[in-house]
Amino acid sequence: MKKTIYVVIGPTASGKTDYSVHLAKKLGGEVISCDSMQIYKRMSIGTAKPTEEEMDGVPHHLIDFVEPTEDFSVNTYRELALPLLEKIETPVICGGTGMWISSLFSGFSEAPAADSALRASYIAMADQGEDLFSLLQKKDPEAAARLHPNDQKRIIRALEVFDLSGRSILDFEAKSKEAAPPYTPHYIFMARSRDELYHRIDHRVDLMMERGLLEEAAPILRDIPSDATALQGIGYKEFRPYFENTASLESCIDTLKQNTRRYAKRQLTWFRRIPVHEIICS
RNA sequence: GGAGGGGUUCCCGAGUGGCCAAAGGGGGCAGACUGUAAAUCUGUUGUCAGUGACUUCGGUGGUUCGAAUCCACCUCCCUCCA
Repeated sequence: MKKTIYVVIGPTASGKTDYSVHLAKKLGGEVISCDSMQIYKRMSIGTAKPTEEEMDGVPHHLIDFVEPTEDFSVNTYRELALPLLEKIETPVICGGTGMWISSLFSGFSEAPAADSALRASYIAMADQGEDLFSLLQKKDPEAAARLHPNDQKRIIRALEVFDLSGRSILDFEAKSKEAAPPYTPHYIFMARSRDELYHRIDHRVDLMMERGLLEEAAPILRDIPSDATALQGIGYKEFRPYFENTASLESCIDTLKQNTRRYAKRQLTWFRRIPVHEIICS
């Protein structure tokens, strides 16, 4: 009998945090965050990490525990989250990162981990005009067939897996499907009209500014290398032009709002294919 | 008041007689997604009917077989001289 786990999903600013806490309290459970940016320390306001007050006494896991300079990936997350799902009697997953959520329930590839040196050498090749896509077509035609020639990141990953293991990335995927963890997700989707969602996003960004997002962002931008994964997060890099005096604060805030909206849209695309069990409209 | 430059599709911005419903970018919308995923990639974007038709390039007239592109007038914006 597989354990059923509540998973609160929805785009950014849809109200997942509040609802997860509410649900965890009701069930006497604990919240496990599934968010690729709230894991980082010192990035709290910009990632809308739940505050002490918002947590309201409910234990939260996998939040605020990674240095922004550190490498972190889906698989690291999975290795930490799976034991928690086992240990905690009633976990409530609060999830915004689609891929990370799926890694918990559908099995995940045992393919070799990323190799930054190898990647760097491929990127260098590409910069010199080498056609990585046709290279992949030679090495692993089936994997290439599934990718768009412009999809450099995935092309490099496929090449990487092939070089490191001598096998196709598709092999690993097929295997992973047979090895799904023993949990059944119960998906709860936070529904909002597009208009409402976009208003909430704008409003939340304004609130972040009031709470000191700029002061939080300054040291992050100063101390963290711009190619760190943490800096992919929305809410920091948008202020770089302001600090470099090439754009007004006003326009940076607009970009931040816009990037957040676009992110929410991509999340919605991801969640659309998840079979939702419950829909919360408020 | 005088001299120039300019008003192009949601925005920016190419286009100077036919190959223009109009490059490119942005944004919007939609899709993808198996170790960087808040990232990355793809498609689409005047209207209607699905190989065609219709409306569009500040406005109004005109030239021409044919105009976003040429001419006249009008209107608005910018720069410079006063």
